[in-house]
Amino acid sequence: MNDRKQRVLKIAHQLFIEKGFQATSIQDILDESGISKGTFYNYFSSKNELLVAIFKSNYEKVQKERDELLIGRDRSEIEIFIKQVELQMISNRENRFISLFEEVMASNDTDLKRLIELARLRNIRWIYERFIDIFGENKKPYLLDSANMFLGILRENIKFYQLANGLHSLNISKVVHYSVNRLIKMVDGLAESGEQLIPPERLDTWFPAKKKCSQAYSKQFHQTITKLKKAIQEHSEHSKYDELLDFVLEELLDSKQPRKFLIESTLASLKMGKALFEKKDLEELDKLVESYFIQLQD
Amino acid sequence: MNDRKQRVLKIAHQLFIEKGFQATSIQDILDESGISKGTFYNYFSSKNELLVAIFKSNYEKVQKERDELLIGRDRSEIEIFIKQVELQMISNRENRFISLFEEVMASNDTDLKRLIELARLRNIRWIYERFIDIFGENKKPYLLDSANMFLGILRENIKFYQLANGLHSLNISKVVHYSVNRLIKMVDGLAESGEQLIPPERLDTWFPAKKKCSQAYSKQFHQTITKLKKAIQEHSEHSKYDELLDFVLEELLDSKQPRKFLIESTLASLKMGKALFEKKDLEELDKLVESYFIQLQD
DNA sequence: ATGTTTTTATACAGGTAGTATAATTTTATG
DNA sequence: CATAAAATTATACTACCTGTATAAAAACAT
Repeated sequence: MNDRKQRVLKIAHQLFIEKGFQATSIQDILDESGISKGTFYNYFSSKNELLVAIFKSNYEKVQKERDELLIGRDRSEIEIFIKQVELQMISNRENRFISLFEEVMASNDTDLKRLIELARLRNIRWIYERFIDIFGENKKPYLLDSANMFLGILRENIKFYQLANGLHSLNISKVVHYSVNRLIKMVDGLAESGEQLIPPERLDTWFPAKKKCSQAYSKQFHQTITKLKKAIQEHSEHSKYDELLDFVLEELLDSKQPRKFLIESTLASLKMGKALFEKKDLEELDKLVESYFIQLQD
Repeated sequence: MNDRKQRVLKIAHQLFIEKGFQATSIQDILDESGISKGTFYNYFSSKNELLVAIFKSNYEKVQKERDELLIGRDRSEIEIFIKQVELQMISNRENRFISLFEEVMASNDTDLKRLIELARLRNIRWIYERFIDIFGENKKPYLLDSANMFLGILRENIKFYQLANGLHSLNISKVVHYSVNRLIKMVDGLAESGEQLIPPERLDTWFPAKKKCSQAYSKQFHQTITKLKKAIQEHSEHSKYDELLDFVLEELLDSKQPRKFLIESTLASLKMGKALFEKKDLEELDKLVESYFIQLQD
């Protein structure tokens, strides 16, 4: 993305944060960024598209930061999960994403609404999978409901806390800890009573690309790649390899048809730095990728 | 309110339900109801004012129905609370209030936003007070937090259930029961750990009219009036007396400066039907009103 | 230096909420 | 019934919005 375009994006985001999405007119953006209307519509096909661009650029950034917190840590440690949630909440607050989301959901742009809805679902799915890490496979039937209710509890607590103590005194860490403590009790209670509202299998209908067998692979990929990342995290060129590893993970798990040759070429690049990695980890990744593609053909 | 005006209100509400608030233009309302623009702005000073009128007329109706469910019942029975919540959820769904609320909160009308926020707070307060009935005074410190989180859980569960099973298959009763079961465990857990996010005293700063001592009275008024209502609920003229009793309750508890003489005159009217009531109940109400006004002067 | 792309300024179309006003109809009242 | 008052209508208008169209100017690339 063009530097100029990026600048417009940033200025528009700032205006949205200050005045809200609807209340910011395109003219405001033109005045503030000093471009003409023609240029604006050359960059973005509509005001909504601009908002999508803002969402996407931040979403990816936060998701990456959040996943990096897991490097070299035990996935079942709840404190890491708490840190990850805090990170997202802080980002939401800084970017005023929650109010912007709400504005969009109240609007009439179907595409935009679907995008937000999808992001919400992906977030629930991510929390659900983290809950499996934390609470164990045997609690699985209750963890999708728990993920959903956890988000509800967290959201209302943040809102209420802000209302009670003023907008700027929000102690995110306190609220997140409190909410997680409610969650833990809730999972216990659900396992006791066996009640279920929405079976986790429903996720498959929303994310058909993420098939059942893929979920097992997903965990193994994460583990292996985390091991590799950990091995090089102190190395001066680690960010280069991080990039390659992130790409492999994303292409494997998030695209409907992972491009096999592309992944193999990336793996080859990784082997350039094989002095840095444990040999067995690289081999493990190789084997995983191979069997993953075989499994995909069925 | 004028019949014609009422008709416009209804048609507009229907359009809002079908198309949403923003997507319904004033022209749509004019076309559908066959009035002219001049008349519209004679009735409502703006589109937002129209929405406020719609909210208010329904809000009062539902609140009344909800309180009537308590007549002749034990306030601590949780099944009554569940019925009350179901009633509100059904009304919200029929009137599409939740999406309309969200649209308003996303808009820039400060007054309208404050109105919705106040309604939300009043709802939380009502739930909090019902929780005191149900869980007992000793759980009080945790019940405001619980009320807030309960609303969050309920809301997310309803949304998620609709998403998973289709919009029209929503089994409200099932979702409410499920959510209430979560709540019960949560209150237990909170009492065990002693954690608190927002102390219930904070309610006093939001509703200064509702002083501490008033809260004790509130309960007593409710109890006595419920007893009176119960005594006449089979009588042919019960609705007339219901009206008088409702008025007394509202004037006492919801207005900042209850009109003493007006209440006394209403009590006198009630005594016209003293054959129907238990004498001691009427006397109890008299005494309560008297001491309430004395207390108000301090 | 020339051709291509980007940017600008400006006018325009079609939509919105709300105002203003004169003419007409309905309603209330003597 | 007649007349005054109030409510309603049709219509034109302001001011704003998003998004399109276009010709001229500027920036860039080969």
